[in-house]
Amino acid sequence: MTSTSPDRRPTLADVAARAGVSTALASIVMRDAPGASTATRERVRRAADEIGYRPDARARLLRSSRSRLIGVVFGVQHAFHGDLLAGLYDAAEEAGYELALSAVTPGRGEQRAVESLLRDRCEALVLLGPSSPTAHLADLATRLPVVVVARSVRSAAVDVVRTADDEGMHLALDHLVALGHHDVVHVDGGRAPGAAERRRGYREAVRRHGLVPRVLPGGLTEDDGAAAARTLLAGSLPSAVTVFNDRCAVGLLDVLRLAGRTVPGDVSVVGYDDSRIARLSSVDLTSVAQDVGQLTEFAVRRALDRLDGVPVEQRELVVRPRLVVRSTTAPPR
Amino acid sequence: MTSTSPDRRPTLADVAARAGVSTALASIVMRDAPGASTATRERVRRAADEIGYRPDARARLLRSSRSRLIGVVFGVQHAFHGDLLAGLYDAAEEAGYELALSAVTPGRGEQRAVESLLRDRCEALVLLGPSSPTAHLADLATRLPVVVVARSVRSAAVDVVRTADDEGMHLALDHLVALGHHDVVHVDGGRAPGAAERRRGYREAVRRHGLVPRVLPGGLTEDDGAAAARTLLAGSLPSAVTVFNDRCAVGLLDVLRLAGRTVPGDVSVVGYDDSRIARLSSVDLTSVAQDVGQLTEFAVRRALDRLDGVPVEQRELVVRPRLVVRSTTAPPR
DNA sequence: TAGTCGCGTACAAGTGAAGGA
DNA sequence: TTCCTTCACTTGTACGCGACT
Repeated sequence: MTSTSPDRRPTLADVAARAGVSTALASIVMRDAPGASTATRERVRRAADEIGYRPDARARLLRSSRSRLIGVVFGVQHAFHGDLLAGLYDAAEEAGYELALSAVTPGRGEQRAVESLLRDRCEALVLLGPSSPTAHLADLATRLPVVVVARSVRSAAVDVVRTADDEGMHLALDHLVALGHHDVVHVDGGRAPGAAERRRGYREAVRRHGLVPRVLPGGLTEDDGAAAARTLLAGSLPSAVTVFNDRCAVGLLDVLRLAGRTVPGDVSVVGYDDSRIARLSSVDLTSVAQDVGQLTEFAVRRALDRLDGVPVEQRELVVRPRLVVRSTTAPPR
Repeated sequence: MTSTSPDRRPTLADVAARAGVSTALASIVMRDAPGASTATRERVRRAADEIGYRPDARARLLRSSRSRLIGVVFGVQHAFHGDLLAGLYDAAEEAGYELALSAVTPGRGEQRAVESLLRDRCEALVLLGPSSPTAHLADLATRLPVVVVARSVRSAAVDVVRTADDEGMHLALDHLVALGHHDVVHVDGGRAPGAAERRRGYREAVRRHGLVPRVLPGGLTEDDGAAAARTLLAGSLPSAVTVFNDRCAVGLLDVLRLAGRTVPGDVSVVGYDDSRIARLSSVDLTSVAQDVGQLTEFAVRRALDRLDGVPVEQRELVVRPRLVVRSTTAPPR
């Protein structure tokens, strides 16, 4: 025997032998199915504990046609995905499902991540902010239910659960305009999931208030925000800025402050996501919050509805955002 | 047939039937094993493509005694774990292994995360900065090889791959002293993984330079750093500060700058992790870098060595850090 | 005559060794 | 030797059935 591996991992048969029962009965006990006496249950359980038996998830799932497994593809870079994962675990557990995770990394594309989940026999897939082309997603959806979270997809094949990003921008603009701002620039997220909706929402809201939209290229990282800030400083500084997300907003804040501008004194700033960083006392960023609990709950429920063949009227579930006002917004001076 | 689920997922038998061969031969083709003619391979592959066959990972692993699966427990909150995951995927792939991920969330403890991996028949476990008590880890290690990353564990049972955090602090102090600093405060990480080593390294290095150590309670978040900065501002400001990690350092920087102190003019600051945030142009924080590539490569290699029964001389693999000097450190004035 | 409890055994979807042409 | 098939086997689940109260 090597230093670590005991001869063999104990199986149900070992438990059964030790308890002096058949494997079938041991199986019944292990999964709390009806059909065993209390005394036997006791005995089998003790035997299992003694030899450190753990049911083999694979063998178990192999036999039963349902895996009760939901595959989740997430990006290791995105802090927000971490929050979503937490919510998904809760929602899945509630429904008696497990999660199979597969990460997208710089060296491992979405395709690969999905492939591995398919081999794992997941019943449904939840994709967090996927970047695959719509056709790909639609193709995938012919195999199994696919729920896309935090990105909108123009396809009748996949379900989408997302935040009403346009409404989020409306909230931001309404807030700024109510404070008295007339010159609000939007720092864009480019092709990031949700960026198009936020941009559109910004444009709509600005026009609705009779103002002139002005969109600056940005991105999803602090550096993108920093670059946008430099652009702003080089030209005419608006009285307020809405930013694609919090990370980008933080980079923008940093550069503005280093340049001697005060926030919200000289400029008001609104972020998006209400991420942990926005809540920091030293950042304290006004931000549009996505309802993680609803997003994840809906995503899981929708996946299960599809599996159960429950008729679904609308393919897209849109969760309402809310504005969290903190100290980076104030009336212009 | 319901809207989504086709009658049944295609199996190897379906492929074999369609290609007119035995399942065993189809199996050979699907896993690129020797023993099939090119023509047959072609035919089987086409059949598989046509019916959209995907091998069932569970059945496959059930049959072969080895799962070629490494379980990884990570925290959804830790950005650094994301980097590690990316490295682990690469290292595992290199070795012909797959990763099974299990996340620790606010609602899902380490125990649960580990349990699910055990049921998945992982051959070894890699735990990223685990918080379980040592006894727990040791107990786990009696079942299968356990490699702890980024935390040191006082147990002969588990392997550890970590950065030489004490050396990292030596590098930081050497750098600061070389710049001419004599009064360096350390903002501590409390009970976070690695905090004790960093604190110790700081104390050693300070004494070695004939200076007086001064440790301030801190933590791992920006807020903790902000609080520490306020403490510093309320008392006597040192000429330099070393901080447990970058996040904490950023919080500290923010508060110092908001209070009108310049960095590195009034105070030099050194962070730890060389995280993305440290590299931001607007932060540009001098920081101790952990070598993610080495950490992850070593972690996987060590796990596999254990599995293969390769004799291992030292239980702890310590990776050397390096100091990345940026613009938050300068000679005192 | 019912129930309850427990057993034998046919699977699930693959793999690998032995053997035939 | 090459290519292919047959058959035993992995772990656990589910069904039909018999044996007891």
